[in-house]
Amino acid sequence: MSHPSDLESAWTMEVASPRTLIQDVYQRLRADIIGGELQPGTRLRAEHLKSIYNVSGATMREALGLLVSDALVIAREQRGFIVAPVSLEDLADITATRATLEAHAVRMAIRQGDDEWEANLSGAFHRLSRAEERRAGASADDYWEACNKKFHEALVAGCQSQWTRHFLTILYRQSERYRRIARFNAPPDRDVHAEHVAIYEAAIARDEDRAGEVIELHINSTLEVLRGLGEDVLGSGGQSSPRMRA
Amino acid sequence: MSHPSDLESAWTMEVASPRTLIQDVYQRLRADIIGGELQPGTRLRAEHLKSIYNVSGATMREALGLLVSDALVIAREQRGFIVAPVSLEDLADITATRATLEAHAVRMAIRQGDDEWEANLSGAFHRLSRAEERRAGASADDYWEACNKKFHEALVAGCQSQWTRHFLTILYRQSERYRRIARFNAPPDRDVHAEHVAIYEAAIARDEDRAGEVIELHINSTLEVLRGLGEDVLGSGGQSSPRMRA
DNA sequence: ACAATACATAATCTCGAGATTTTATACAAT
DNA sequence: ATTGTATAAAATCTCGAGATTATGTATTGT
Repeated sequence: MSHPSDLESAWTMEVASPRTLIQDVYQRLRADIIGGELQPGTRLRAEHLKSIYNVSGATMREALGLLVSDALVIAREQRGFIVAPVSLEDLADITATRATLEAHAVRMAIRQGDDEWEANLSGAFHRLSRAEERRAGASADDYWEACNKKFHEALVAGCQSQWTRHFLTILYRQSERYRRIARFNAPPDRDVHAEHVAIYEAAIARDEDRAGEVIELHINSTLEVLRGLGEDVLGSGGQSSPRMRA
Repeated sequence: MSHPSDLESAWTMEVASPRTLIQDVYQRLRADIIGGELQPGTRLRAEHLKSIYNVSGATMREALGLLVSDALVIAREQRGFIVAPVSLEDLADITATRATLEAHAVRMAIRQGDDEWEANLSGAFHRLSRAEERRAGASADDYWEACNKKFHEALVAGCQSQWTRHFLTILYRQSERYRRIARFNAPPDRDVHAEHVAIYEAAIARDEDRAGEVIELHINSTLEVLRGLGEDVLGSGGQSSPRMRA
């Protein structure tokens, strides 16, 4: 599977390797959790992980503490860390919250976005379209996942609210994690590309209301697919929803 | 200034002292930042702070890392931590985002809230009303601040979305910090109590639309007051808005 | 056989010191 | 006087080990 070189560079730029070990371990650990290699509920013993990531125990602890903020890791006092459990209830919450927030962000972007926003969005849409016609009904691959992420980022990039974008980043990572855990190999019965086209066209036409509706439907429908598969597609990582820090 | 004993216990319950030093330092540091004792832009050197909080440097680092997730502290790679700077632009963002999210949450709570939600809300409203008639136009004190916080928490408690409540918690801390930094001593020209009454009545009457509108206006009007005072009421802690972790 | 207790093992939490990097100061040159 | 470099100082980042707490196992008693 060959990737265009321009995206290859964009990919490597995204993974700008940090200069501190803590940030490095933090990013690798985050990728491993989102990628599903570290399953929900897994105990994260610093003693064990320090030999895997080749760092000290204290460094591991700091990296794990950073992960707590993304709600990908739960810290239990005096009882170590675990990978945040998953549940259909939690996924429903993530999806609904993201749908509302992203629709709000897109409406803001349509009002506030300038020419460069449009240009960047157009590029991201084009790239995603190519990726979608290439895979042609096959299962979602990493390349499509990256393009999809960039498309959604480009959509809300015109939104001036840094806080809204911050929350959306967190929520997107969560939903991405669910998508990978559930091993979304079955090709979706709905036409995802058509939904993307509708979103893109509404955005370029500066139609706030339609864009908001369409993206809300788009995000919510991903939940329905998973819900139809049943609860058991999620690994047995405990069914309680993750708790936020007080 | 005497507090009712029932709230006194509620207050102490809220500050349940944790069993790990890191969590303890984390909470104290957070209170110091929100309380305005650590001003925006202040460099947080672990070497200096460890003697103040009586812990080791590594423990300080971990506590500081936890603060990053709340966007109260900014971590600059290899250059230590600083207290997140403030700006009118950032405050406007916080306020607008919170207004939207809390209005959404209240609408959800009105749909989903049960009897216990109503009862708890009624109690919180009663307590806040007493606090407001007692201070009678005087400046906001810590007790009123606590009651106000509890009222808003009770409002959205009926909302089933943990994620929405989580984000609201973060945003409320931020706005509380701004309120204290600006030393909101001038008595507000508007009738805050009347706004709370309107919110409460709409919630109890299960009027989604009106509750949403009213609370959005309520939150946004706090921004207008600060905006009228001008930018200089914010301490000189740098004017750039805080950056979220990538 | 089951429950409760006591012990042994393992993991977490915390610390103080060493290695790197940044920042401030002094000096020299144009 | 200003710019640039080199040195010195300070702070951050990282580590390995000790102290405290939780977990698993064996033992004892009913």
